Amino acid sequence: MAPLPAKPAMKDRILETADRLFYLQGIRAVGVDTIAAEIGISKRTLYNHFPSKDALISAYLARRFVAPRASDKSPVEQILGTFDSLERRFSHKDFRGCPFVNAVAELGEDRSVRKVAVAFKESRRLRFRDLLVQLGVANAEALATQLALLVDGSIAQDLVRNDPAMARAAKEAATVLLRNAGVKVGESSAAEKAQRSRKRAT
Amino acid sequence: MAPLPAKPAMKDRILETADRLFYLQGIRAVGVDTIAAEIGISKRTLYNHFPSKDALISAYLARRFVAPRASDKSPVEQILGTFDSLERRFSHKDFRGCPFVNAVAELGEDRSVRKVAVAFKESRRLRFRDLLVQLGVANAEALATQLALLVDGSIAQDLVRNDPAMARAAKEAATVLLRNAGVKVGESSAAEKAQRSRKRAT
DNA sequence: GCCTAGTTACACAGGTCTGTGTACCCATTT
DNA sequence: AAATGGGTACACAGACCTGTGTAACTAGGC
Repeated sequence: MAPLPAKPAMKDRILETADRLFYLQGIRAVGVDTIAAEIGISKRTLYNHFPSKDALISAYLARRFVAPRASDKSPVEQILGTFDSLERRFSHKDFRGCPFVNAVAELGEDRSVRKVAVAFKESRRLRFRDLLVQLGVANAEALATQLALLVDGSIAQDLVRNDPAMARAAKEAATVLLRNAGVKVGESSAAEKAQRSRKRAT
Repeated sequence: MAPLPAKPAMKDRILETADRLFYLQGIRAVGVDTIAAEIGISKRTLYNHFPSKDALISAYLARRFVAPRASDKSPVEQILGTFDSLERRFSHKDFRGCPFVNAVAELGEDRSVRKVAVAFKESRRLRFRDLLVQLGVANAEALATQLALLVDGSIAQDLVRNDPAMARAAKEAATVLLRNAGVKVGESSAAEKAQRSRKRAT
């Protein structure tokens, strides 16, 4: 008996809707009734697929934890491209910060939530670290942490300010940090050029 | 008729308690009953001092918005001292991130909350900018934004990781950015020295 | 035609939340 | 002694929340 092929549509629909509402309005702010009503199903059906709201929350966070796909671009392009991609996401009106940080902020001391949030942050830091190692940077660990700080800083700032320029500011800071670590970075923006000429003049 | 001199104790007690519980457990997670019970007063008394929970939330955020006090230290010490002070706060077990970011995260599209959060973030950025101007840094605006990113990034990272070292990482990144802008920074830590010697070797 | 699995409608239990209404108490002032 | 202001005790309205129980419906596979 092949495991029913086209059947798990409902569970996905529930999860997709929960994801959207949790992320946009907050986890505590969205009730299961609201999710069911949004899809047009009965609350009973929802509870037939997820045993509790907690299970739905866990599935939501697990779904947000997507592993970064491999890329054929150069390590430097991948690192700086992270900030370009952030800027695009900031410009989207539905961007509301990091779902993991938000979940920790509103669910407080919940152990499992914190655990997945830490795992997510660490996975991004490790991706930076690996790229830096490829570039031959000596202290890749410390620099990767600093790049991760810039990512989360720009996300937090955009969450309150709704200003995609925060991603560009982070990218410029990241460029300075990379150059300081001996990485050759091409494609310098006007702002960066101004910064460097200023430095020469000093 | 002098306005009752020693009387506003109760209102302050309510606000102090609300502040503590809101910050530690989240605003939505704490009910007015809980706050009243914690102080040992009746819920009626609480509502005699604040017309609604929303008013209490506003007062909580206003109370957190403390203007930075003047300092006699040098601008560089003030800027880098920000990160030392962050590290101390991270080490305290009751640190739970930035109250404004957390409030925006859990209250979502609330206009007034977003407004005060933006004002707070901007006030810190302007403080950095003024200090950088005192240092004669040319592009103080952009650098101040970058320093603010490091602050918020380390706060977000510590919120999920509970790792005060995030503040030190931010400080090292800030040091690099300052030096890159032509600022003379003394007192270099071991990590920074290593970073510079590595750079020379490249 | 029949069986089964998924879905539905709907009521309800039991809890929490914000906010109000009411009557009383007690201390200080006048 | 009387009045006033602040606090207390307590019930309650009305909303919303999570989660369950139950009986009926419906579509596809046999």
